[in-house]
Amino acid sequence: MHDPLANLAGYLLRRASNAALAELNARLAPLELRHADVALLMLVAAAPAISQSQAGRVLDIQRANMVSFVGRLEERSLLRRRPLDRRSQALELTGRGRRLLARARQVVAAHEQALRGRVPESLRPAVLPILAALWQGAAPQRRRPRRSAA
Amino acid sequence: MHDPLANLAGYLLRRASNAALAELNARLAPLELRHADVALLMLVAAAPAISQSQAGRVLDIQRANMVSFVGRLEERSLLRRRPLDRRSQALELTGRGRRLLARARQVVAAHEQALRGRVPESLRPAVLPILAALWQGAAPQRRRPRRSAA
DNA sequence: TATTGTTATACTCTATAACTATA
DNA sequence: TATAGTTATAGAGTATAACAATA
Repeated sequence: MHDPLANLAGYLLRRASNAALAELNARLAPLELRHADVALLMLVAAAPAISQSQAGRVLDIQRANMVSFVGRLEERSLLRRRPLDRRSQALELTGRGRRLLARARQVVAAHEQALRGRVPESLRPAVLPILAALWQGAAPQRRRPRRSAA
Repeated sequence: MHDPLANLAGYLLRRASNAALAELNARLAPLELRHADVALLMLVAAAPAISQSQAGRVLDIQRANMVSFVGRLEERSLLRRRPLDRRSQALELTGRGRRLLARARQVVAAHEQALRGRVPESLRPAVLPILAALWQGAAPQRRRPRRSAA
C-alpha cells in the first residue's frame, strides 16, 4: 500500500536512516563490526588520545555506556586504553585496529557511494548540507521521557 | 571538538534522525504519545480497517511486536480491534483516538515546520525528494545480523 | 566542586522461534 | 500451504543513579 506518512520529513528521515544503518551493518558484518564500532574507531583515528568521556560526548553516547562499548573493542585488541592522568583514559588504536579500520573505511566508502547513487544527480550537492542543517539546527536534547501507563 | 564524521551522509542521517526523533518525542510527551504511536494512528486514520499485520508491514514493525504495541493503544481507548474475518483484526480509531490524533497532528506539523526552518531556503525543495530517494532506493533488508564475540 | 570511569539497573525497541487457528 | 495473531524470549541500545578516585 502507499504509505500515507511519506510526505513527512521526520518520518522519511527515520526510515532512510534505519534503512541505511541496516544496510551498513550488513556490509560490515564480515568484519564483525557494527556502525557504532566504526564510528568510534574513526573518531579515535582522527583524534588520537581522545579520552573515553570526550569520545562519548562527540558520539552522543553516555559515559556509562562507553565502558562496555570500549571494553568490547579493547578485548578484540582493536583499541587500547592508556592512562592520561590518574583519572582519564586515552583511547588509541592498536595495529590490528588500524588495519581493520582501513578495511572498514572501504566498506563505508562503498556504502556512501551507494547512498549518493540513490539521489538524482541534480540533488546530490544538497545532500550533506541538508542533513548537516537538520542535525546541527536541532536543540540540544534532554533525555528521553519515560513512557507512562496512561 | 569538530566531529570528523560530519562529512559522511550515513552518519549525518543517523544523527539528524536521532535528534529529530528525540525532539518530536519531547513535543509529544504532553499527549503521552511517542512518535511510533502517532505513526500508527495516522496510518489507521488514512487506511481505515487496515489489518494489524498490514499496518506492521507498512511501518516495518514485526507482527510479534505489533501485539503489545496495538494492545497498549487499545487499552488507552485510542483504537479498537474489530474482527475482519476469524483471523484478521481490523484496526480503527475510537472517537478519543481521533481527538488525540488531531492534537498530535498539530504537534507533528509544528515539528515539521521546525525541521524545514533549519534548512536554508534554497535547499528546502530538495529535502523530501532526497529523503525519499535515500529510503526508497534502499535494498529490502534482511534482519539484523547478530554480534558475535570475536 | 566538577569530572572520570565504573557498576548496577531498567526500559524501549527489535528480532526470532514456535504455536494455534484460519484463509 | 501460507497467513494472522499471539506468546515467550533474547539481544541491542540507551537511560539514570550512585559511588570512589581524582582534577
